[in-house]
Amino acid sequence: MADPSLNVYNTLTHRKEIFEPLHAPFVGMYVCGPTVYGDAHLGHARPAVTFDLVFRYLKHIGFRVRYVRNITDVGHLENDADEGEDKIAKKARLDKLEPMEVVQYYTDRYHQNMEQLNVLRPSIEPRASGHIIEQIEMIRKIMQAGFAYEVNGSVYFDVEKYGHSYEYGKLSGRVIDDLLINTRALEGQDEKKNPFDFALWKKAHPDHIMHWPSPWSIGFPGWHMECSAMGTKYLGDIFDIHGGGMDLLFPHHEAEIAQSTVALGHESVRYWIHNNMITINGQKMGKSLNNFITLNDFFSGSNPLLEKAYSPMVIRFFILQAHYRSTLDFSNDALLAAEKGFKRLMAAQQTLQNLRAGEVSTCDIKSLQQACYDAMNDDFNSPVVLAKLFDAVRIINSVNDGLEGLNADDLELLKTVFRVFIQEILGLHPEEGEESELIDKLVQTIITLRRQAREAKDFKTSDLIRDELKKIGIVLKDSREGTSWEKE
RNA sequence: GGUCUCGUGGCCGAGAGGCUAGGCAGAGGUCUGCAAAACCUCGUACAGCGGUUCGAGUCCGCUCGAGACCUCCA
Repeated sequence: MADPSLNVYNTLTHRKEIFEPLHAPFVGMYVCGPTVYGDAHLGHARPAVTFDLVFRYLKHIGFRVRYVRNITDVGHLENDADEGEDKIAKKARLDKLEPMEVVQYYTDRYHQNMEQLNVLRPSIEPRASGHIIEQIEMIRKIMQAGFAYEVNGSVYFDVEKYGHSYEYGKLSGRVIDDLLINTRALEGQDEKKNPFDFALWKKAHPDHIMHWPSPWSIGFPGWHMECSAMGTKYLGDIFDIHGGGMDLLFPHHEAEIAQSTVALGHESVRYWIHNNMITINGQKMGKSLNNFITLNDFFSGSNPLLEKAYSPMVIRFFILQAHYRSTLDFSNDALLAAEKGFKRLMAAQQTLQNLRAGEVSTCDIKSLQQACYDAMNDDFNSPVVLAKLFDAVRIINSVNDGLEGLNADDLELLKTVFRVFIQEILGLHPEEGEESELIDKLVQTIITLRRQAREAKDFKTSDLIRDELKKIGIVLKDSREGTSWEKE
């Protein structure tokens, strides 16, 4: 079993800490989910896969995890300074749809992508629009505490006042004085006392299609409110883990801390975990730079930047090959390499199932297993886990070639290690084989015919069979044990 | 401009004061009728310049370069 001490890098303290849940064996984890106004791109896959890994591992080592990942369907404005149109509302207007039609459409597509990536469903997936009452209630508390002010039906958080009693910027390492100097002067924020104050509630323009009644105006909640309200609603006033992309550190998560601190009298989150960005040509992949590639594009290959289609499992493998706190640079070559590596891993897993145990073991499977746990316990170091698994690949192939040996116990243990780490924890599985049982039988028959040709030294025929099969993407591999086949 | 992060061999990426990361690509070899696969061997990688140290990719300083956040962004 695992080394009990799981170490987690906490953004708040800037160091790795031993993870100790508030109410073991229960763990509460909240992760910022997508704003559903467009298809998910590769960048969206990073936090999804990262926290799926965290979720899976925590469960594996025995915790009972309640994983909350929200859907942002209101309140996320497309412009700066809390001005501009709501992202969902704009998309609805452009497409002549109800906002909730937009939300439903992209939520469904997001779910589909997540399923393709083998990302487990969270325990609860709350929507911002379904928690307006909770958000209003929290805003009311913030106002009662005296840290928010109303102007023309909109409510803003008073960051400067908050800064007198608490430390605004502690998560992102920002200082209010610097913010005062450096926050850009932007249009249309005359309502705010300070440019870095953020909206808790926005009065709706008359033509705004999404709005709800509140004590202050008919309007909608500010973006940061939803996570504070929904996180504490489902996980309690204090919960263990809050995750999200590094780009959400400021101001989103900083605002969350301020809101909770004031509304509840204390902070809510014990461990902040942030995944780094995926870059393309060294630059962050994102909507604003318009350099993003959607997941569906990857799966279909229909993007000029892609040389070919890449399967969801290859994308997942690619993401897991880097540590979640490092940037990960996308390129065709990198993906191609990932694809080859992934196939090698899966092929070895297949080989493992047919391996025969010997009398003695020449390899130390136990320490290999321990190394995998050590890596996971060291802040979810999936690339090191994969490196260890590739060591195992070499062992498997060597045993298969008769160069190494494994006794029955070690063989079982190795199978367990593969099942646990590859399937359960890393969430990798072989590609969905389109080849039916029928096709397999057909190919097996052809292989038999080829074997007969080879035995008769009729290499012309045997090569013809191999070449023709290769043309339709079926590769034959001869070994001492016989001939196997796989799709190219 | 402010705050912060990073710079590892052809590519992607771990690690981290003395102990092989790993994958992909490349070279040579074994096996095989041939090929593929597999296995074995190989490349004097740690941006540059100083410093600390018995010893530095790993710590400190400076220089150069890249990026993130400061505005919506996973």
